[in-house]
Amino acid sequence: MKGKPTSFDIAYRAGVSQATVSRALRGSGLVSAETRSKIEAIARELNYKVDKNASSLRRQRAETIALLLFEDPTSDQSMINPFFLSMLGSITHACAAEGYDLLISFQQLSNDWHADYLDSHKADGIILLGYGDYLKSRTKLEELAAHGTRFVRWGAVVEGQPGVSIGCDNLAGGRAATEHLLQLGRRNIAFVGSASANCPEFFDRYRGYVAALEAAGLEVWPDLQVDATDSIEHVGFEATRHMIDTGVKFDAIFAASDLLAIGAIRALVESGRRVPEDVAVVGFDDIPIANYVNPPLTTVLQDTKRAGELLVDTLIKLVRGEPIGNRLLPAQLVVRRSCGAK
Amino acid sequence: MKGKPTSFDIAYRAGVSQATVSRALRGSGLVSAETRSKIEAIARELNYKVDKNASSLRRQRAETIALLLFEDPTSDQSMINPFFLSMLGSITHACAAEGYDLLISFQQLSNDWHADYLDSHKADGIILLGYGDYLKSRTKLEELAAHGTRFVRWGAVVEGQPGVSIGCDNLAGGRAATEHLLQLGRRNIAFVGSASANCPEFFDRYRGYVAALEAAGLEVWPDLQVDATDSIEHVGFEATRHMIDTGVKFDAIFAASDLLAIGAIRALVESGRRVPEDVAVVGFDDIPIANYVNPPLTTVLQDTKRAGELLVDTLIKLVRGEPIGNRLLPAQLVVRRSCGAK
DNA sequence: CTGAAAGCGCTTACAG
DNA sequence: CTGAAAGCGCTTACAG
Repeated sequence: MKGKPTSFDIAYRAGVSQATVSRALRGSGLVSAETRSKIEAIARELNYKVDKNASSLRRQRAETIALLLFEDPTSDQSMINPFFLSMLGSITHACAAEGYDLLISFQQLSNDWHADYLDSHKADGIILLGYGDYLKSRTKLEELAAHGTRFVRWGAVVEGQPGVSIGCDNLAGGRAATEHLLQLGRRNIAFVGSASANCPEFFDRYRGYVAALEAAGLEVWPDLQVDATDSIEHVGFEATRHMIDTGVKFDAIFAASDLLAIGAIRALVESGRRVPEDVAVVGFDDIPIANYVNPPLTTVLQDTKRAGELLVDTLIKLVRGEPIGNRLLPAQLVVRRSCGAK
Repeated sequence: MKGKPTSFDIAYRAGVSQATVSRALRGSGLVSAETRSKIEAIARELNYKVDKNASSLRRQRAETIALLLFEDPTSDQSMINPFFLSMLGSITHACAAEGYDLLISFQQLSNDWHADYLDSHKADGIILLGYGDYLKSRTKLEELAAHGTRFVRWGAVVEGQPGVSIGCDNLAGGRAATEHLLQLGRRNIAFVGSASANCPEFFDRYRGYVAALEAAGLEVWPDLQVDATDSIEHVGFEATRHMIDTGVKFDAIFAASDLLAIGAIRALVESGRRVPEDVAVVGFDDIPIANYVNPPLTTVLQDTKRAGELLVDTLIKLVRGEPIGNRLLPAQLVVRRSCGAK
């Protein structure tokens, strides 16, 4: 026997038909215990593994999930948002736990490799990560849904969206972050991040911010909201510089992401303000870096482990045709030193 | 036509045989330009994609690479070493550029899923990441090599190792880091990291450290080397605490990784020493966090982008049967503030 | 519980 | 340059 053994080799040695080998190895009930264990022993001995291509071709399912990470072509591709990276870790674990293989790829919105993964039967379903800008992605998502593609995306959970979405409770998270600042006595709280429906996740965080201010009887000043659509440190830096330059008065910043918050802190420090004494800062995401910056960043934790599990679980249900809908994960405030709490 | 179109559907519409469709779509020269463009147009129109399973089964190659990340089962699995994460990013890009799909999975050394990927024809070759402890992994690597498995690993490049390895010039990097500290006037430089052949990467960095000291005419004190085999912050913290507790005199630390260095800094600060005034610190890797800690960490950059490309390129050559050997990437000192250089 | 047979959707040597 | 045919290695309905 040259090359990799096939089910025929096992069958020959076991003195049974190839069909029986296939049944035994797939765990079919239609095989006697004796035959099964003989076959299993021989398979182990010969180091036999079922050919995935043949099996997938015949069964018309790949037992594989594709994870597509969308990256902004304009930004430096070497720096992937750490938040997605940790999501990737948990998705990988969750897939393994479910017995699915995981294919990963970076994509640009402009390409249409999405369908490629399913049309070519490489994967049974797709997980979409990094679709921040809803305006740009909406058409794509609608195409996918119309095309019958099975996919789940991580992002804002909004009514009437195409496909199934899983996201974190950005509204509650934004509210908790803002309330924390209010409790610490801050009154002029700025929001660094987009406040438009184009970026639904940021927008929900903004709405949480507004809700907290209003509940405290404070006014929402337009000057205290600075646009920042991309979660990149540099953008947070520029946005904060802009506020400083225009002379807006503020004693706290709620940034829509940790990377934005880190840029904000740098801008503050460079302009001679102390964090948290002069300006308190809260971020969002709780990326690993948040715990190491100076001062350690108070932020809102998105549970990436749970998120990965939910994403995989939902997609598998979708693939199996089980009914499943959007899901929302709780957001949790993590208090560190950038706000000056105790 | 119900379901996904096949090459027969295309053939029917184009009025040619299915074989011709296959040739045209694979870019064979044995098709007239006219026929080819007609077929391509129809394929595009029907959204046809070659079935990867059928194609791989027939061609006996998956055009897929498996990336296996080894993680320590004892450590918290949620925190993957950021260095490997950025490697993962560059490997993903490199695979896409070469037209290969990328399968990823975390593995524990104890399992034998390695061969699984090849025996089941899921992938044509394997990239191994995270094999720090050579003692534990050696047997496995030898099995793989004996089994004819095509694989490349990232790690120390040592003569007589099974398989092909790609790594960074740890010796030169360790030397550069130590020389930098010497130039800044430090004389009692500690090494935090393993100095044993079990961890060949750390060992090479240690040898670079020794070489620099000896070139400067300094003695190598055993007290100034503290074992730390895992690249985890906590381990660096404990190792440094140990040195402080035992009263060893030192004015600089060269840590074998950034995570160790970060733990070292925390231990120093907690014991009331200033970094860099009292103790200068250099790390190794240049993970993203390095630039954000306080003070920003001077470290040795491993070019993960280049590394990913090389890993993929080498593996593909291996799969194609082209001759290829180990390769070494340069290490580059990145000066930040943790050493006090202007 | 087992076997013979069909077929998943391609690729490619062979013949023309 | 094109077609008919074999075959990659499985899974599963069908018959017993």
